[in-house]
Amino acid sequence: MTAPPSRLSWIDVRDVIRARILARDYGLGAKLPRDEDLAAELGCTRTTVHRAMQDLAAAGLIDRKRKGGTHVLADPITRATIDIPVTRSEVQALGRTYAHRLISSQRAPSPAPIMARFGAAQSRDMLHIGALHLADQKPYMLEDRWVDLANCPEILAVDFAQISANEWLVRHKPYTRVEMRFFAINADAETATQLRCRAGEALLTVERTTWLGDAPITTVQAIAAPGYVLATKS
Amino acid sequence: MTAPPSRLSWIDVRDVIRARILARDYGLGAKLPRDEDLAAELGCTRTTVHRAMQDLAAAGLIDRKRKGGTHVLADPITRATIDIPVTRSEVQALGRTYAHRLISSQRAPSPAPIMARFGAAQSRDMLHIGALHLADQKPYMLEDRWVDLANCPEILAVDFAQISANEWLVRHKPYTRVEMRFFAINADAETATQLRCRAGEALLTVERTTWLGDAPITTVQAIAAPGYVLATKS
DNA sequence: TGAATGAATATGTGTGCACATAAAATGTCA
DNA sequence: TGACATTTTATGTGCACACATATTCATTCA
Repeated sequence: MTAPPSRLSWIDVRDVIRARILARDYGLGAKLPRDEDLAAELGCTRTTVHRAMQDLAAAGLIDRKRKGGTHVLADPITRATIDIPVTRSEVQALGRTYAHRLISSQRAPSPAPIMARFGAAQSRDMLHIGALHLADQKPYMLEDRWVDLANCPEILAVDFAQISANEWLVRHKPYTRVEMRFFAINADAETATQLRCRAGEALLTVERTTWLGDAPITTVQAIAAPGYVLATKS
Repeated sequence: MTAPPSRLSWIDVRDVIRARILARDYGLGAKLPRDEDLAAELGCTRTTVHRAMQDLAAAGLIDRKRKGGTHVLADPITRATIDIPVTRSEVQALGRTYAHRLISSQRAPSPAPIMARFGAAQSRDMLHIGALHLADQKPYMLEDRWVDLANCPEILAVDFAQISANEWLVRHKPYTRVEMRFFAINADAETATQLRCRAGEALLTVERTTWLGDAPITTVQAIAAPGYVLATKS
């Protein structure tokens, strides 16, 4: 027999509270007891309860407000985490051989739709890069990228035959904020040619935009080859 | 002039360390000083550094191991969080009118591809539900769902004219584990009819599977109408 | 040599305490 | 009555300390 731990861990506390929420002992939208009362009830300190609560809040189960107390979310959400590695790593993790090919690279003022992604209006001096990632010589992902040259002039010196813009940026240009959008598009003629698929084929597309502080760094539209699946981190 | 806080908050500490990582003061894969040493250097307690480190680890910037120490991830990842609300809430949050329509509901043994989602082999007694979510009377999302009847027999008593299976499950049937997959499909004839779009149109699809402990609860394939975009929580 | 053993060590966690802070609740005054 | 100031209160945070636990690393013994 396994003796229960003499002292309650914050994980135990979290699990107790979570179980109560899931069992609707604390119903949707209900207010939970104060941390201190829960601590007294369960026989641990407020610190431990606090810790458990933090975890539940991060998981999107409860909502905490100073003075307002802790409430179960009125309407529940499913929260998932997605990890997006450098494309090279992603391909290699599948046990496939990675390669990439530069399609185009030219300096140009950013058009309005691109600036919209950054939430800005005024056009900026950018580098526009097209590139194809390959897995086992087969098209894997097609990148259409814009890099802000005012905030990342070093990119001009990079040899994209050696390293993809994707990887160079991730390794050399940190960001503090990222926004991503996922959607599906039908392959147009050019995309189909690049990805070697039928025109019209449904392709998962990820749009990723990053900032360093408030300064735009890069935005990329990555179109995956047919069959691509994005999964949540278990 | 704003006097700097006499005491360092864990957020300050986190930002200092993060800045160092981003500036590559601690390069990719590099080992960070022990919490205690950092605490001494920065002038706070180990508790505070620990807290900061936890946050950085959760953000996917560093990797911590007992005795092994703290390392910057060798190859960086972009980690994003996605919140998926009940479809009704999602529609209403867009300021649109929600409705749903039951398409089909029948008891059947689960076929192999469905069991594969649960990571199981043996077929089980399930309820197979087809439903359409509408926004402003227009098709918004098409659901194809399977519910394990051994673990959720109550679903048989639910009137899907009153509440969608999606919402009923979220409100009454908790889960402890969820896995999601995102991909793009071309609308087949039947899907196109239901969603009132062209056959072949690219549609974002979300596959969601939940368990309570090890017990399968439900798995759903939700096909969104054209134009649907899934965005990360800012 | 190589597997088993044991010590060393960095992170993980619990307790107890004090004070900070945001927001709700209450009170005050024109 | 309504705008404003004040108090109250639940969560947020920092500190100091002790002990737990998972690894790594060195040591021992067959």
